[in-house]
Amino acid sequence: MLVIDKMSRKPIYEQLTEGIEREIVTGLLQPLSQLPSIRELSVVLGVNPNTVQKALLELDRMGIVFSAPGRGVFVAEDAVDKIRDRMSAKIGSIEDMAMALARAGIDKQEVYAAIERAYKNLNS
Amino acid sequence: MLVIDKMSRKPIYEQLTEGIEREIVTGLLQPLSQLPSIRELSVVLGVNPNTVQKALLELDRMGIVFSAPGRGVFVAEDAVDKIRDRMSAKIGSIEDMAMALARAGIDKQEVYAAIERAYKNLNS
DNA sequence: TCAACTGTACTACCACACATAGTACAGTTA
DNA sequence: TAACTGTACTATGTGTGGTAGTACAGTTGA
Repeated sequence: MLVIDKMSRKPIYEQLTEGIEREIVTGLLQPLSQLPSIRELSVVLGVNPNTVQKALLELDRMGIVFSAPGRGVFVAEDAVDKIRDRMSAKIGSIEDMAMALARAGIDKQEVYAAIERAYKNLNS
Repeated sequence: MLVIDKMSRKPIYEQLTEGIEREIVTGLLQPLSQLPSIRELSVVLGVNPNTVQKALLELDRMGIVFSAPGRGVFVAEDAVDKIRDRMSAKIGSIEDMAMALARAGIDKQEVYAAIERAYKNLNS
């Protein structure tokens, strides 16, 4: 389930976008399916409706969801592809972090082990 | 050289700590050597002295530098070890990012390639 | 001794991002 | 028509980051 950590240094609206993306990519939210309403989400998650709206607006701009005024918000048909593309672009961040570790003299095997654990955890 | 990007979403004082850590770990700043004074750094980098002080205070707390009031700020003798330890702890972040990529269906080989590039760039 | 440096410690202020609260309005649907 | 939906505001509070300025005490070298 989607959980919000209000103490995190990461903004709530960003936790929301990432959480919804995660639910889409894991199949919990199917393409063309309807999301809970903004007001409902705000109650369930314990955050302000405006904050939820901000997150959904962001996802809308990215083409991951689309909203039908009066009806609701729905998962875009090609949402998974869009998310995958955005994720691919983030590989640069991993490269940057790995470079910092490399400079510090951290053994490459330690990094490989982390990647391995990540891809192993996928099956749980 | 140490460069500050005022447009970055990463705070200046954090760019500073990371930048100084990088110079230490690459040997540009030797253990027990003296750093430029706070006032000098603030002029050279074009940031407020208070911001520089904040960064150095942080590094001091971490035992990476030590300050001698009236004399200056110096690189700790075991600074490199301290930095290495802190870096090791950050492997969890890489693991988290890799897990997000894994969920999105990004091929493991792409991540490995990024790590490989990072460790290869070290030799330049 | 003294001037010129060093770090340290404040206060005050401004800007911005994030989040909340509340209200209002228009479209959709049963 | 009532009860939903998204959308669009204004206003407010809070915390973080950054800047500006001042003051003080320790150190050093001429």
